[in-house]
Amino acid sequence: MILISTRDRIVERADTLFYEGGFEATSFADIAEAVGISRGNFYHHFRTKDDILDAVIDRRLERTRGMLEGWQGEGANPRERILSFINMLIANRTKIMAFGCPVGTLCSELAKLDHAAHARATDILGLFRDWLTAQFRTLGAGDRSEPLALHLLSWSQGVAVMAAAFRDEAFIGNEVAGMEAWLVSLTENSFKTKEH
Amino acid sequence: MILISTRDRIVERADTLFYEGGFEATSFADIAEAVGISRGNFYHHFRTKDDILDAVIDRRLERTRGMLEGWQGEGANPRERILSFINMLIANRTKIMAFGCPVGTLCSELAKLDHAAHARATDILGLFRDWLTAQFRTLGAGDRSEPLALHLLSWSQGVAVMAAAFRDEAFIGNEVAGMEAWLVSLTENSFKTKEH
DNA sequence: GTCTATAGCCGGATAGAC
DNA sequence: GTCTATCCGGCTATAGAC
Repeated sequence: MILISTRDRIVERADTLFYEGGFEATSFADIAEAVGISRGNFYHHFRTKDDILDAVIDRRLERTRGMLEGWQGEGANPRERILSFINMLIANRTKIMAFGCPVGTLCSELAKLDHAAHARATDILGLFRDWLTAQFRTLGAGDRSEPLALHLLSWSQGVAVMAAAFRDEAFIGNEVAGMEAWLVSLTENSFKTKEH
Repeated sequence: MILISTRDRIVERADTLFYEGGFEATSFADIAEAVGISRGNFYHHFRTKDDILDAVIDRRLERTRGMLEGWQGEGANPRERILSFINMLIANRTKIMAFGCPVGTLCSELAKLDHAAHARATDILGLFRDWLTAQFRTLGAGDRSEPLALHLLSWSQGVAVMAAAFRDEAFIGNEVAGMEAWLVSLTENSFKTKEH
């Protein structure tokens, strides 16, 4: 039997609720109810709502690192690893069509709230950027590695926003196919051309 | 002297506040203070916060139609008109880096709130989609017109999300250059290839 | 049309018993 | 560690005077 600490359960449920309902709109009562504890007990684990947000971002940073390490081990080459990234859009399409990208939407919300945690939420995107940059560098993209990484990350963010707006699954499929074709064209051209 | 009704001033200020602070986080008091009226007076014009949101979306729909008509008149050809769309990212870059895209972020927020106005907010994106589709069709893109329109709209949404996260102006410039090159490659190939 | 005053609720946060 | 009870403030919304 696995015992999960109340603190961890709070962070786990808060993570989900922040994703599905937004940070601002999620109340202590919502989280307490989801965890199954009283509101008062809450403050034994976290002093403020911002502390929970910090813990949620920590959790996401940790899980993102784990996921990237997993892709690193599974993929035989950088192209396959990048495909693992792209495939996230397909694997998570149902939730993305309902709530968008967990990271992108959090960054957008925290930007508007002018929240101190905005920079740390952006660090999660930074993990993807750096990992993708490393993949493109291994592919031989040289100085273009980071712009290419940012472009693909940006592309996926756009697809997530549009998917949550139009709720169009076929659109996601089209764009993912476009990403894969783009990746093929990059490797075929061996990064000799400047445009994609 | 131009007289603007209190109602219009409420909608105008609410539009700005919803953009810069988010719908949920903006209170009646915030709007009343921005307009310079009392909270009580508010309910003479709008019964609920959702009514204000509806009016704000109406305003955005109207202004978007006006903007698209303007581009239609200014641009000598569809390529130039599409460039007007792309140029929005440059013209509004300061606000986009601070708050993201007004439409994309509103759709994302309303999706999480499971708000009834989500579909109408998406209609604003739909105006861009349909207008861009018409431009690509005039360019001779045929059946690919709508996918191309959705792709460009999606691309711009991704850039807005990333710009608001990383606050990187150079990134916006790179992506806009990429969009322009993509548009050139499309017209040069006269839509004979399937990939971009 | 605009105001003040206020109802009623819910938010985050605290104190203290067990 | 968990609970109940509670405070305070801000929120939406209403009533009614001017």
